[in-house]
Amino acid sequence: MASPDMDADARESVAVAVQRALAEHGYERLTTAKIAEEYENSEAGLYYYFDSKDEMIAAFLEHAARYLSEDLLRVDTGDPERALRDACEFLFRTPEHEYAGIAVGIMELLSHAPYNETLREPLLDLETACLDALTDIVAEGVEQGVFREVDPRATAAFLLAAADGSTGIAVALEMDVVDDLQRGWTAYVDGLLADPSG
Amino acid sequence: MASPDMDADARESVAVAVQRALAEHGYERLTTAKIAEEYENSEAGLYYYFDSKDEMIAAFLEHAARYLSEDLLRVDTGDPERALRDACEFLFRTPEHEYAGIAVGIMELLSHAPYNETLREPLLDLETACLDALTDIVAEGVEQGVFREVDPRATAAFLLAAADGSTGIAVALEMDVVDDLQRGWTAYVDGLLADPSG
DNA sequence: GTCTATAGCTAGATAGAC
DNA sequence: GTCTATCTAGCTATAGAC
Repeated sequence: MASPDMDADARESVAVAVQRALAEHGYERLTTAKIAEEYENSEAGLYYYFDSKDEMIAAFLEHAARYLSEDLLRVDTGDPERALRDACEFLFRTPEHEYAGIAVGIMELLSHAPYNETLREPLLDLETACLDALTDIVAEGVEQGVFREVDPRATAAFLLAAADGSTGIAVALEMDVVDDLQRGWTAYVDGLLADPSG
Repeated sequence: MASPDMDADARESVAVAVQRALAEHGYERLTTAKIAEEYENSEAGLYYYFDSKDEMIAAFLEHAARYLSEDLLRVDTGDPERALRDACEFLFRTPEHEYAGIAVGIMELLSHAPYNETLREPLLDLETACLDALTDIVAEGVEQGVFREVDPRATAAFLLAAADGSTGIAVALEMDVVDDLQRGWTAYVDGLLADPSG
């Protein structure tokens, strides 16, 4: 293996192909043929780097986890309130959101986790990354006295659950609740403030 | 058609068969053969009452919507706080809950809604039934002065999203966040009270 | 490393006997 | 109405040429 990086690059481009195919067709209709359509090479070529379809999906999940934790949930420790509102703006996705299709795909995979050993761990890693990032933001806010003395982990878990659920009802189902949800989480974050007049 | 009720009964028992098979295998691995395993008759027999597998699933969703709105989210107008806590106890299911497997199945179907025309409407009806029931409870509480002057629909939408999302986080992944979620929604409901000492 | 071709399987749905 | 048998399509994964 002269260049392990070439393999890593190839696996990365398969992960992106899975992402595109998943956003377009959904997990239940995701086939290796559809992944290959979004890939530069043929369907058989996928199996040079992966032993199974599930491993290709796992590679996508690891890719998504990196994207989420590295780029989108970085804590601005200087301003926990701003950081939490920014995180909510991102996590409570609207159907127009660039990332919306991917979020629905992840949700579909998540709901299939009980029946799929291969995907369970990468999914756990992804959700844990989000939960930890939110917990850090809330904990920092409590420490600085910006937020009330709430339980950071309970607060983060409740917010993450609400965000995940909003993907299902507002994005996947296109239920007319986008404005209601926005008022809902805004009021929730307002209620966390130590000084409500703030 | 001498007896339309017989047809209704047969369709109902298919709905129950779908429910059992869905809880056991998940949507992605749900087959008509597995539905038939939970059904009193053969696989071909399913097609006497339904034209397709999707229609069988739709029948299950209508069955679940009736169950939810008729039996489990009835408003006790005398005690909105109690009604809301009871609804939350049910909606934020723990993995041990009898209904947990069904909730995961519904979540899986929900996330596939963008790609499945047949299932979208029954899913919308189901979620709407939950949202309306929660909205009624909150509105009643505000009217009685038990809750603060919150926006009933925004509050209900936020709670429903959190409950839906908790299914994925807690049940599907079996993450160690069930207790965190419980504290999260309890604190949220506490925060709705007009008289926190209540 | 990447391809075409295809093996091997399983799914949803139907035919036709009873 | 319900059955057994089966058709057809589409899937994952592999074989073997290049």
